[in-house]
Amino acid sequence: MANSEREAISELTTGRLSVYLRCLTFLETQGQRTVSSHELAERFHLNSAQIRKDLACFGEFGTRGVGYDVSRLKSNLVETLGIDRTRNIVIVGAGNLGMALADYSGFNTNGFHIVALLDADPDKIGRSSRADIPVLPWERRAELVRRNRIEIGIIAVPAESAQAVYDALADAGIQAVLNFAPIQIKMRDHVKVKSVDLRINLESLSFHLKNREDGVIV
Amino acid sequence: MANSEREAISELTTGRLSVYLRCLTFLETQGQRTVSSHELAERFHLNSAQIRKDLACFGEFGTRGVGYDVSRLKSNLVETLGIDRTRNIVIVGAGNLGMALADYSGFNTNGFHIVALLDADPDKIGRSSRADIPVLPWERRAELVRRNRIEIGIIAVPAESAQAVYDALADAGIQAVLNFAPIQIKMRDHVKVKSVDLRINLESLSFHLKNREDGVIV
DNA sequence: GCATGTGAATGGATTCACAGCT
DNA sequence: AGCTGTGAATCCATTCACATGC
Repeated sequence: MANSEREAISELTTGRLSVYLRCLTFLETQGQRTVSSHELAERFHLNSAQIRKDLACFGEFGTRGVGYDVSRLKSNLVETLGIDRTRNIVIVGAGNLGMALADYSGFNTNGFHIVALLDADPDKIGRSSRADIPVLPWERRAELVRRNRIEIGIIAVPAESAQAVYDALADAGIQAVLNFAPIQIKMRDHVKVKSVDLRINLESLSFHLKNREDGVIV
Repeated sequence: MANSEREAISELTTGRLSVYLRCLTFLETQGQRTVSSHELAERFHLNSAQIRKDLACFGEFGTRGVGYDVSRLKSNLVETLGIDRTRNIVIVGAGNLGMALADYSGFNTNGFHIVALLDADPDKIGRSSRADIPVLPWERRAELVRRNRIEIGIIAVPAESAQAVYDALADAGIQAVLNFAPIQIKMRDHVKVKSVDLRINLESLSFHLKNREDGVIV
């Protein structure tokens, strides 16, 4: 079937591609050359049919009777996910969360590069994160995005300002946004948002604890 | 139908309960007394049938012909989610992410309280976050959990140590874990884990950008 | 009349199971 | 023999549409 023409790939599928990529990277560091969907499934608690089906959306990467070549599949996934070149990022909001994200290792390696933080608070301008990512004035966003070919914006401001920040980033030419504010962003046609709501995860754990207390089966 | 006996509530449903709670809290601050599933759906981009179905799992909270009483529904949700009393939390790993999470407002209000951070690095012990949450030695985990009735652990250590930290927390009597390390934790029967993988979200945006470049429809 | 609560219908995603290749 | 790639079967979630009750 392979790819091209059609879009029909769910977010669930692409999320799993990222997981597979992690697994392969690990196997590669272990020096493993080849892996079957079955072995992947066992080692990383996945489902082998699902692995095969997910991969099959993008091409025929395996060899029947053998399995997948670890390095080759890995680079196919890197390409499929579009991280075979570096994408530049700006973080809006130089509070605790923004600063921590700026130095978060997963955000500054293998295809992503955080160029700067932006903040409207004059007291924060001119500082920088521990890893030396500078805090620049919010007003300079358009210039920054243009000059540094920034494609992704991360919103780490309070909920009240999040929508306005999104709109301003979109106007500045940002193409995709990762939102940490606990609010449903009203999306424009060409600027994709993905939201991460950290508190929801805690509440879900709390729900689980509560049910255990009440003697519900699981 | 209501609740009791059976468990059958999906995580998707409980996640939405959290969302509804946010919406209701907002409406309450706006002074609104009553709301219909239809209005909720319109204002917050949800689906009204789904709202009704989700709520119906836990009781009959509405009044036909009228809708839901905002405050009453809100406190029903608070109770359903088990955040009508405070649950204590410890964060393991006093690096950038751990420190930021310790001060993250969503984690220290309305049902959650972060007691301390734990770290194995002697240089970090004795410090505290900006909001004054102390960093204690990893060895004191069991005592800390017992003395402070800590129910939830947050893992903010590198991937290599995450599984060991999970196991140690479980041994110390922790009941639920929120994991930020990019690894699939092997779960024990009685200690629930929820994992948040921040990088996956970026990769998903990258995938989207890549497809746009390649001219795929969306 | 109006909005809830819910069975029935639809739509997706996951899993099964096997044909086909190496 | 072994493992991929995939149609068919199953499972789960969402949406529809209406009977029920205020």
